[in-house]
Amino acid sequence: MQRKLSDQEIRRREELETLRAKGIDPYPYEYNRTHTAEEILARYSDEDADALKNVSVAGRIMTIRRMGKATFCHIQDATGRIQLYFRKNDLGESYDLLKLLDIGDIIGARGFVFRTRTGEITVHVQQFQLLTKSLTVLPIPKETIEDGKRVVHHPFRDKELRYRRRYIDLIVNPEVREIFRKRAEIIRVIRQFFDERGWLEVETPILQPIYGGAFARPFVTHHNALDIDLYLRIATELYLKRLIVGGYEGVYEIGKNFRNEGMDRMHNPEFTALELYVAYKDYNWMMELVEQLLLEIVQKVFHITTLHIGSHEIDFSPPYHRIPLVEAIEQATGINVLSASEETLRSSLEQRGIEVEESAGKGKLIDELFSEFVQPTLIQPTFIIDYPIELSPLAKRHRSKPGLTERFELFIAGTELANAFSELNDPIDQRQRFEEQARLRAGGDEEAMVIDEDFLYALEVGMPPTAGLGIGIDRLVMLLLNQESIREVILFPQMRPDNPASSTATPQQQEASSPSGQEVSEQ
RNA sequence: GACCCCGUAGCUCAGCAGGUAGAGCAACGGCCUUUUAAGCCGUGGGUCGCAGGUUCGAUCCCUGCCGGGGUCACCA
Repeated sequence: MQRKLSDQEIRRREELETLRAKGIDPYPYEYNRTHTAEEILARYSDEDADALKNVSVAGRIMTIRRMGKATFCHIQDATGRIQLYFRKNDLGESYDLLKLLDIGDIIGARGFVFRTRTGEITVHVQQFQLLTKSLTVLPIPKETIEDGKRVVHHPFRDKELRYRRRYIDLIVNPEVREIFRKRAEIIRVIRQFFDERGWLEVETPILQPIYGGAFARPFVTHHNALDIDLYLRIATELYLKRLIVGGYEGVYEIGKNFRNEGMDRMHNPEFTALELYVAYKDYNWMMELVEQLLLEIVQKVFHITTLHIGSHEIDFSPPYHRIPLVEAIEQATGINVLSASEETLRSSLEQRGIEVEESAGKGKLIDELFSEFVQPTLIQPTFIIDYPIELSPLAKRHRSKPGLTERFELFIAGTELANAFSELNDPIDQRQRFEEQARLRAGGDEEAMVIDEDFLYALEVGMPPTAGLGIGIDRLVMLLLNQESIREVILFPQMRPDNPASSTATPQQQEASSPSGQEVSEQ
């Protein structure tokens, strides 16, 4: 069923029929473009105006100013906007076709480049063609230049509409287009950085019979032919380590993970993660690598080493501070979490007005103290190192500090950006850690890890000493581009389906159409 | 999941101590051959998110629902 059309939409459909009646295909097959808007603006010079006397451009009409027998419009292509000038004298009868064009239509135009009286480089059109008729009204705002700055009047900024109809957001908001270009650049630099070092980019299963590598609830799906439930991966870790066992000495994967949890400005149910594993290295080496990687990203993408993030100037020049987790908490709170009992931690949290669940173990209490009193203070890039063993079931025991692991997390502007460790490769120890997780799971912790026997077998085959790293790409992009919501850096963030019928449907209908609230089955 | 805020024209927003609505841009008609938030004259456009309730009367008050945003919880 077609939705109800507005009068403007009806008029455009009528125009479409008029065009067809005149023998004009409103959706032709191709167009031979010689120049982008950017190229014309860059190459035009008043001294050599003839150099661009026969160009063709194509793009979407963003503004139009009709003045009787002359018309100006701006078209927008992927590189920017260029003004077109149409004159009845030059175009004759085809000039009248302009009447059937609207803002939002895509056209191609051929002509010569000149500079107008007001100084704008413009294509004087000698021939033009409709390339695509637009049947909807785009929320294209008016713009002015004030003191050399672009001022947009009544910009399209309704978040719901922007995310649901990202294509419109991209058309009308150039800064949004720029975010996703920068995102691609950041990822490109990361790939290049790893590839230069000889590490192998791989793809591991998204559909997994046993999910692992992180604490999270998974999405469940079903494979019909095998008649088994499968899980969308929550991490790539356990498969990538199998590849280190297999003899690759450096592997990385950039891809989507899926976690069946709440959504907010820092979380989307599917998000892009980077994981890297390098043989014969430890977490100390990995910290230096992360320093180099971030420096390279900001230098190559932004051409500087200091970025303005929130109200801070963040300096990405290494080395970054390294503070053991226990010390950081002690400095902030005076509590030594290693010597303190679980009861002491609990009561000191409560004294500070922080509520904690009854079931919270020592690990969780430590984490609570950290995220409440330390994390917000970590503005400049800081490695927090040496995490308690109960928080890190896949990390190797610290070589000299009992009860801790060789693990670090990187914080910038109060945000966790990376997580890494000297990977646990002792299969006996790993089995014990999994068994502890199984106990937590049996005790009701739905995010505790599931025992992966095949992964344990791989460790029994033998994994060399290995350093591993995980970085949330969306958060990295958010941070570097100074965006406040993860939805601003994901092209199509998850939204509740926008089904107009659902607001009037009966409860029974809604029940029937909703997915069965399937719970994660115990392994 | 809890709480708070929001939903009015294609877009951005006003408004109504309860009497079914306005502006700018967009659109339509007219004039206008270097304009650029073009200009001037004129015109049309709305189930005021959905469903109930209160009321003589609801866009406005109440309840529920739908959708979004924010905070918290969760996300170790």
